Amino acid sequence: MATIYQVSELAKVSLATVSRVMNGSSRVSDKTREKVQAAMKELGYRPNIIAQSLASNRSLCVGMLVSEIHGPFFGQMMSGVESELRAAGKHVIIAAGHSDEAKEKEGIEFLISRHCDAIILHVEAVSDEYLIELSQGEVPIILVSRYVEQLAEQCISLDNEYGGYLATKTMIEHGHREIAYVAGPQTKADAVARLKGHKRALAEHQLTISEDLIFEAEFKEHGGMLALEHFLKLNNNFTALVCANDEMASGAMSYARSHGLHLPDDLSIIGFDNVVFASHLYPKLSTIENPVHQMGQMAARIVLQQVYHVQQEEIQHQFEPMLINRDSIADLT
Amino acid sequence: MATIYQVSELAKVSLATVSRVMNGSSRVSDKTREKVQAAMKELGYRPNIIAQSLASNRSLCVGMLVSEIHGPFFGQMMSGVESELRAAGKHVIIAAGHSDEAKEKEGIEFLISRHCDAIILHVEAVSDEYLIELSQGEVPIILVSRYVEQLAEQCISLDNEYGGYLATKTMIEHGHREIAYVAGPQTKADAVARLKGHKRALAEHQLTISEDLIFEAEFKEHGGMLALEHFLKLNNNFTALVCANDEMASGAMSYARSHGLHLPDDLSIIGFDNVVFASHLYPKLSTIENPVHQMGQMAARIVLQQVYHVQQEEIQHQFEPMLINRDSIADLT
DNA sequence: TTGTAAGCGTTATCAT
DNA sequence: ATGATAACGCTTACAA
Repeated sequence: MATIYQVSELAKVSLATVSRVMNGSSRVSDKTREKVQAAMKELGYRPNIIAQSLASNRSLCVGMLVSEIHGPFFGQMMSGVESELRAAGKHVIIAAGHSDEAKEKEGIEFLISRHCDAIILHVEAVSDEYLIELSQGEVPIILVSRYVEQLAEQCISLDNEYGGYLATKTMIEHGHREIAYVAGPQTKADAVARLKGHKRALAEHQLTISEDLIFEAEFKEHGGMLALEHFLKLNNNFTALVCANDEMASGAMSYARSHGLHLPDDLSIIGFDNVVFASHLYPKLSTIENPVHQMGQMAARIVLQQVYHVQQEEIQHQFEPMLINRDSIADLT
Repeated sequence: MATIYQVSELAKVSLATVSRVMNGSSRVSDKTREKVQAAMKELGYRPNIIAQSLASNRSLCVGMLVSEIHGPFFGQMMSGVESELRAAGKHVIIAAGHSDEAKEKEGIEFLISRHCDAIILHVEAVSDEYLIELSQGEVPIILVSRYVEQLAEQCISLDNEYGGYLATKTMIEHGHREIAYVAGPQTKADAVARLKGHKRALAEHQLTISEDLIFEAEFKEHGGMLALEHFLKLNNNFTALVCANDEMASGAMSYARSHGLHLPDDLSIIGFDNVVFASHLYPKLSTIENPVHQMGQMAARIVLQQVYHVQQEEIQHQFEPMLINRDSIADLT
């Protein structure tokens, strides 16, 4: 592999000059630039990124920590980050945090030890205080799908409250009045906000908020099954079920079917996130789109802007959920 | 950040000695080792991985190219690679190839330019010749889910022929005799092998192989729909449909239902891959497990063994598919 | 067993 | 505009 030194010899200039034409920073006369470029081409010169990193103290790489590397949600996010960053010549190192505080911290440490120029984080277990302290450190962090007030400029989040509102409002507009709600763990900010939106939609339409029609469960298939079992036992005459995510919705659908309910005629269901399998379900699940891919892209752009000083057009910190209407809601009007 | 130099000062030894205790390679007396370790702890010393890379000409990182970063299939694979490698202190750089020859090559170039110590590849568009040539180069490559004879030691693959055989044999054992088969694009080796297995199962059970019961389509939902439409038009009395992957199976299920077929009573369906959403479908899809996660892990182990010389127990190059029996096959016996 | 010193391939600060 | 030259933080012969 040719080095900068060999290029400088062939072009009969100094190392410094070659470095200059590479970075395009300082001014170099057109003649010398051409000489150098010719020499580079002739030698098939490719800069050694590691040497660059050592000398410049920038690794040209950004770390990304997600809860799980598999899973539709994170896939979309990583995909958004990677495409944007690679187009800019940076590379991304991935690590998993497994929604566990110790593992998340360990993952972050790992990424820092790799000298990432920035770290994009999707963390669930770690506290706001930890993140604030982390942000004081050397390496810039960007938070995806999480809002920490003191770190607003570093956050990209979804308006979960509006999403929850939208889901329930959709049911109401389809003529539903008795609406059961499967909430996610109220320890998670997203879950809390979505539930809040649900209640706002109810209130806005003068519907009473009954605690008997709210059930808290894990963001998993099983959670949806438990919830529907619970509601069915209470024997409320609900016609619609709003689920705080698609997995729960899928679980509820299985459970409903195995208990003789015809979907969507006997029960309308809506999910949240619009993960890939939502459209594979039967009936195809109506849901609230969570634009994770775009949020990943935006995280990458913020890094480009803030860390690499590449001007970006329209940085957006908050994203709006959107209704995806498929076949799981019966129209009662 | 403390450097090796400061550690050496504090411990009153030379740089070289500090380096030695870090790498644990050459012999160092217990006393000095302890002195050095104490100094490292006191200074909170963390080696600079970039400097290590430059000096040792190893980056301690491995590249991974997948077709798409999202998608259940690749998620599982990356997840397997990451967990195994991080446990060994290496990090992984991801890149997407988008099943396009130019983009795959570009991705590989990118990874090479990043000085990866090895590259794990899931490529679809690039030719065997290209891969063979690539393998002559500086950086070792591992191929996942692809078999190239000349590169056998670098390949990890699934016995797709057996998988196809297993799928059809399962249908036969459930009493089906008229079995339609939706094949993947016969330009892809996996698709060819799976179809071959299907035919073998038929032959072994003295069933005739009718070309009217074979349809080639894209590995997508839509492909499954087209296939079923085709078969239905021909009006064969088939009772079972074997699909070369789960997405096709999902499409076929949608189509079947929208044409009044009751599943699985009117039509039994089996898929291939066992992606996440297979268990979310209705009826839950019986399918052939494709152990991508394990294959990813194994790829990582091969790298650990061949590149980093960390002894691994049982390296396995070929994986066996397995039947996952759920609810989409009716028993005719 | 330990130390000395020459790289590794750049960037960046000075001069010129 | 260009050139010397000192970092950057570590590994690794080679010596001692």
